[in-house]
Amino acid sequence: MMTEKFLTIREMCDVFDVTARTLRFYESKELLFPVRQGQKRLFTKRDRARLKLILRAKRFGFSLEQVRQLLDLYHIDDQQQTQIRKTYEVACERLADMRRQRDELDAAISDLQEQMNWAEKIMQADENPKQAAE
Amino acid sequence: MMTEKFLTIREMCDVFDVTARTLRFYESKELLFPVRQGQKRLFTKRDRARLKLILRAKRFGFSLEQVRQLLDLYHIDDQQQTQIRKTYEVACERLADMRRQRDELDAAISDLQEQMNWAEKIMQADENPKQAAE
DNA sequence: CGTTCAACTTACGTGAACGTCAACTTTCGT
DNA sequence: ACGAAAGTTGACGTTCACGTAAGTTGAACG
Repeated sequence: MMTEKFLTIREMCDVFDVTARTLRFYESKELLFPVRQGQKRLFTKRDRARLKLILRAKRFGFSLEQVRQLLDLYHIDDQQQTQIRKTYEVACERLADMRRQRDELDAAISDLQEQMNWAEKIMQADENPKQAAE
Repeated sequence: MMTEKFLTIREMCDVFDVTARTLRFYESKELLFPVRQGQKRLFTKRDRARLKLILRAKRFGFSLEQVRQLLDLYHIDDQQQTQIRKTYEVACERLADMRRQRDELDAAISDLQEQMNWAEKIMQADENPKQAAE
């Protein structure tokens, strides 16, 4: 039926678990571009995709400004070809950043896992104490 | 010779590329515990390990408070056994968080890579234009 | 012995990312 | 038609993670 091409601000809040303030804030920072019906905002499929990426990127520690640059990579088709190459280079850096970050994250996960294996052993020993006190 | 067991604040700044303010701030938040020689701070090997983890975790979007909890996992041996189990559970959650985050990051990397492959094609077509203008 | 220099404390300032409150309009159900 | 509900625009407040400036102290050097 192709219904609900647009979402109201409240629906967006519910779907993505953010506040209306946040959505308006993101619009003011040019991260989202809801269309207007009168003065009310209506969020398009594109906005939903962008918001998903915003929230994801935020969890990786990106600032909103960095996110904005990232988002620009996803609507290249809207832009003039002239900018593609520059954008492409920015993308390369970001991609490298993310790879580095993933590698570090992998390392951190391994570290923590190891630490927890060790903790498990300690706890086992705690359950079967050689010298049962009290 | 076992020299330089300790680092001064300036040396720490140079090694980790942070400001002295940051180090003092981290101490005030109980993330670091430099020993004192008079009123001067001396950072131990343990502090260096902790700072490394702090900076790493920050890049994953953890708040300093979350980092502090994470750090607690790494000096279990200092603590009373009583706290181990609770700490262990916190660690499990953190670990799960980090795994989820890594998976998302993997997905994001794939997305961006795909987008860039597409961009490459566009740029190729731009270099070999069917209709050479100008 | 004076001063220079690094490190210290105290305290106020700042940018990012929203929260919150007030004061409207618009819309919708009865 | 009208009152509640939902949405809007300012504008100021708040938290986090430091920056920055002002004044102090202690070691070191010529």
